[in-house]
Amino acid sequence: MKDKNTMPLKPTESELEILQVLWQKGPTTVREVHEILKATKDVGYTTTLKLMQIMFEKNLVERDDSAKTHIYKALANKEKTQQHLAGKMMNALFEGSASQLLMHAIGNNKPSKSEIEAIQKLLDGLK
Amino acid sequence: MKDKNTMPLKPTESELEILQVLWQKGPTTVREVHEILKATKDVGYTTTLKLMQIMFEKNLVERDDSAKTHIYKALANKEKTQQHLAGKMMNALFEGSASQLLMHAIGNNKPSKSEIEAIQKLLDGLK
DNA sequence: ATATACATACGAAAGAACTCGTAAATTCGG
DNA sequence: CCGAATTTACGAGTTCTTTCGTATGTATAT
Repeated sequence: MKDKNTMPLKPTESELEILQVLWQKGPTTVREVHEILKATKDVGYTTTLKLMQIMFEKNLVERDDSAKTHIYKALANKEKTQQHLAGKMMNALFEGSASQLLMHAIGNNKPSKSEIEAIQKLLDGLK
Repeated sequence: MKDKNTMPLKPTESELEILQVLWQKGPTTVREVHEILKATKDVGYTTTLKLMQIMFEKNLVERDDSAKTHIYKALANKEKTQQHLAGKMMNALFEGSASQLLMHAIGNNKPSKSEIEAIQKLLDGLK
């Protein structure tokens, strides 16, 4: 009983940007997503629309088109996608060294005290 | 006195694969890089060659063409590239949460004891 | 010198990702 | 109801990435 069609993964760069908005805001309209993207990027409305339509075809998102203005919702599982990318980075760039990855990740902005404690707790659990 | 041309960054997917080989093995030939890629990917020799030539034009690598068989060497700074990608992931996917990133990164293969200790040492330094 | 083997150069095409214009449908204020 | 505004649909172009075939050069062994 295989399921070949409903497991997304491997969003492109732009798709990832859109997913991030959807993950953060929950189900939203193209317009809203676009407004947010526009703050960073210089891009036209129909471009965002088209992208999201493609994502729909790819099953990266689902949508409610019962109303005129469609509502999009991320389908790509956030955790899975994160894990996929993080794991890939680990192996590809850091030869499996979690400490190296962490070091680079926090290179710029150091984590808060509570962040540090969270990590330590995590490590204790592993030992 | 700006330097607009010599700071690479933003290798493509395939370019990153090649960089990884170069980082790992140090200066090498196209043939060697290709043999390694071939183990994973199905790709022709001239494809790898072309890619590396393009990378040369982009200043991602340098090469010694004094001999017939050219020797390529990564120019893209490993640390910078890593930092760039790790930082991007942090912000993009994990909302700046280092612990989340770490959690996902080690989701599959847990780190060794010494790895854990290395991380803990790192955290102590931060506190 | 010639054949063989392996290198590079390069053009061109296939593919993927992104972009946007235009048209058609729908909604809403007046 | 009419027109302006907003939305989706969709085709088609552009650019970037990846692919490889073919030509050509060069070293080497016999």
